[in-house]
Amino acid sequence: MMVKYEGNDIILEDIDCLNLDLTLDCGQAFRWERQSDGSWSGVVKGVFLNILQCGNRYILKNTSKKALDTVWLKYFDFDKDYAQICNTLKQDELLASTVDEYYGIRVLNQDSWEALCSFVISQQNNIKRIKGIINRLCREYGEEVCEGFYSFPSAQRLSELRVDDFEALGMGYRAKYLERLSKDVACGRIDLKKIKALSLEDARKELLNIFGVGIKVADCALLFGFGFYDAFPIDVWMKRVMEFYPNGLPECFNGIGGIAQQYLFHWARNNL
DNA sequence: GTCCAGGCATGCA
DNA sequence: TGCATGCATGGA
Repeated sequence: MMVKYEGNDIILEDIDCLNLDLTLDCGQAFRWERQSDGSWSGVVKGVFLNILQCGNRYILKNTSKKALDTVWLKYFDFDKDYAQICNTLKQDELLASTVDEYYGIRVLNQDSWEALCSFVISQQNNIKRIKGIINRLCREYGEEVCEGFYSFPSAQRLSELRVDDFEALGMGYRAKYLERLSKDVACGRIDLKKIKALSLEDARKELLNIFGVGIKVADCALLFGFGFYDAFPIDVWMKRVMEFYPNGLPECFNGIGGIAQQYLFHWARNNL
C-alpha cells in the first residue's frame, strides 16, 4: 500500500482486494451511506470518514494521519494479505467463481460493542430494517460527529434508557435484549475487552451467556467485531448454501472461514 | 391477507 | 439433548 498526503486528503494506492461498494453494503456493517458522487460516508469509533474509490485509488477526504493510523488501517484490515487469502479460498469449487465475481469483499474490523448490538438487532430481521433501527438509535443517543452523522452510542449512555425507549426505535421484541445488554456492559458484568482476548471457543461461550445472543448472533459478533476470522455464521441464507457442502466445509477454509462465508453469503443473496 | 427477514428464549419431552 | 412455539415490525 502507498500512502500520499494531499492537503487534508489522504490517497491510498496499491491496495489489493478492496471493493468499497461490495464491502460496505454486504450486510456486515449497517451504517455506511453511499453519496451521490459514489463515495461512502460513515462513522467508526466516533471518527467520521468520507472515502471514494477510483479503481485502485482510494481518496480519504479531509482526514488526518492520526485517524488513518488509529482507526482506518485496522478497520479496513490493510495489513492482511487478501490476495493470498482469495487464492486459498479459490481451491474450493464454488468459491473459485464466486471470489472472482465479487472480488474485493473484505471483512471489516468493527468495534465490538457496535457489532454486538447490531447483530442482536439483526435477528429475524431484514437488512433494510436493521439499518433503519440502528440509524435511529445513533441519531437519538449518539453524538453528532459531522453534519447528519452520529457516533454509535456507548453502553454507558444506553444503560440509562428503559425498554420503552428501545421499543420506540422499532426494535420490537429485541428491545429487552438491548436494554439488558447495555446495562450489563456498562456496569462491567460483561467485559468485551476480556472476551476479545479469549480463544474463539471460550469467547463464543461467553457471548452465548448473553440474553438475546444465540449461535448465529455470537458468530457474527465474533467475526465482525472481535477479530475471529474463523467464525462461520449460519443464517437462513447460509443454511441454503450449506446444501452445497454435504461433506462439511473444505480444508482451505481453515482459519479464514469467516471470509469465505462473506463471499458465500453475498452469492446466496444474489443467486438463491 | 400471507410470508419472510443475517434467531432466540422458553417450555416440554 | 432436541423440537415446537411465540415473538415485533415492515416490505413484498
